[in-house]
Amino acid sequence: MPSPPTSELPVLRKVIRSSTIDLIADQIRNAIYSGSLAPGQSINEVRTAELLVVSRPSLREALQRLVSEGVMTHAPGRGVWVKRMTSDDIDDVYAVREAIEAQAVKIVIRAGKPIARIHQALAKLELAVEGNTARAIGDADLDFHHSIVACSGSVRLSDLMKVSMVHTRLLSLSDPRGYEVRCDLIETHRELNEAIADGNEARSLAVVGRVMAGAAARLHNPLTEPGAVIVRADDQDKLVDDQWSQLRDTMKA
Amino acid sequence: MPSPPTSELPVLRKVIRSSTIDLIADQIRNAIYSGSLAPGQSINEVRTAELLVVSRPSLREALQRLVSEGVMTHAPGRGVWVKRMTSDDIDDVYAVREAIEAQAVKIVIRAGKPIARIHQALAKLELAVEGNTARAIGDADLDFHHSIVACSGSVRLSDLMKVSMVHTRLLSLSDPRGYEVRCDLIETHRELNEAIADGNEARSLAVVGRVMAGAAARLHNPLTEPGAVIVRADDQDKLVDDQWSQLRDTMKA
DNA sequence: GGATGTCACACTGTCAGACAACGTTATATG
DNA sequence: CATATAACGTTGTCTGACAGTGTGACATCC
Repeated sequence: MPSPPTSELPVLRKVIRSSTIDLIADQIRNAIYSGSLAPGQSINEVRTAELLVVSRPSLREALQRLVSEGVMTHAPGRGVWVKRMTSDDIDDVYAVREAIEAQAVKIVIRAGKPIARIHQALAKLELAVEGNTARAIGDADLDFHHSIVACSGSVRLSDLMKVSMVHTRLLSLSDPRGYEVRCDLIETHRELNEAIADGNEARSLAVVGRVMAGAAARLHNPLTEPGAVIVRADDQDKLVDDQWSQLRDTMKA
Repeated sequence: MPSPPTSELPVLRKVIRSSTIDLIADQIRNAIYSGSLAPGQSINEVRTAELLVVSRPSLREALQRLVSEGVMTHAPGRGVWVKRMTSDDIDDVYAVREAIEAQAVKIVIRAGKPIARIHQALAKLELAVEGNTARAIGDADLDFHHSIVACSGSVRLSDLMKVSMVHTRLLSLSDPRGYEVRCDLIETHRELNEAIADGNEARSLAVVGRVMAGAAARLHNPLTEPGAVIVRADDQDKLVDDQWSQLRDTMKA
């Protein structure tokens, strides 16, 4: 639908055709993020290609993108599979996330960037926590963190954050104990939101550090933590997006 | 040659065969880093493939890696070319670098990691500055920064640093005024080295911030800065590595 | 029985060739 | 001179092919 008429001439925005490879990579990345493609799951090139209705070369090009994002692993002769995270990866991923988010917070505060988007993300997170569905909470959590980085206005930080989100998700999904989320995360997030709104850099950075350390600790040692309300994702958390579940079945064979 | 006998049994290290795509990507990345492939230079797939003696599909797969690293740009129908940085990219790249290096510094200091490698890198930098060759100084500069991140022990931070190094180099090479380096950078680097050795986190972070801000400012406005000793890279700075210069000629045609 | 060897199958790695769609440049046309 | 047209070079994508490699089942051997 056309936007309402204004006094200005309609602004023509640059047309961006995304390449097929982008689209393929997005599909697979989404499938991973949503859990349809589990860590360790290997990609059968022929079957996957015909499932996506692209040729094998196109698929392979897309897979290379994901490999360099660190979302998939490649070994010559054995092909490509969804990266399976180990405990070694936990601190590493969160070190990167702290780097990104701390820097984003600094930029947002020092440059006085608008932060409406962060508030919105927090609101959605609060809503998700009500819903009590692990996956939804996880999504909203990561979206909240991404909103901070997005507000910084740095495209590179934002891009890095996007892949770090997938990495984070892979950490959870690689955990043999299953995907789980702590409900009390909402308090820290409120605090972070508040600290940013106050322009309190030191406090914001401290909270970021605390959030990261907490998340890493929880993954290292999830159940011994006292007083943590835990929402565990069970099978009722539906992951059925389109053909991908069927793809997973096909690939099991 | 077999290593000298020790009291221990010889340790068998995992064999890592790097894939062809890795090798191709490395070649091109190096060519860019060394300046043989200039920003804006487009890649002719057929010619480049036969120069590297690989097939077009293999080359294309490797190019996708570089695209997702942000080192090359892709537009459907127009192929792939070396990313040309603009002034908008300057702050963005340095924001990422500050994020990475600040985090690395924190880890190094807090975990008390060994920092011999940083000292070595500093020594090499001092040597390079003597030599007064812009490219050598630039290399040593970036190596010094990378050494810090390497000491952190985080593979992800280190990987990110590697691509940020190429980005940084691309910033310089994209500058129409030509590649140049300030000689007085050595003092700040000594200071950083010292602050890290002292385990002084606050000071280290401050220096990192200052270095980044300074570098960005210099790129924004290189010649108006007073009192700066400048080494300008001229044609005597040889960039001739193997076939790549010839490749560049071929691609001009 | 556990380790080792053998074989067949499935898949990846890599390539050549092909062709349509697209971009770009040179040329013609009004 | 601006605009259409034609010609050429390149990319995007696909098919088909085949050798090299990984994998699992099965046979064998101490």
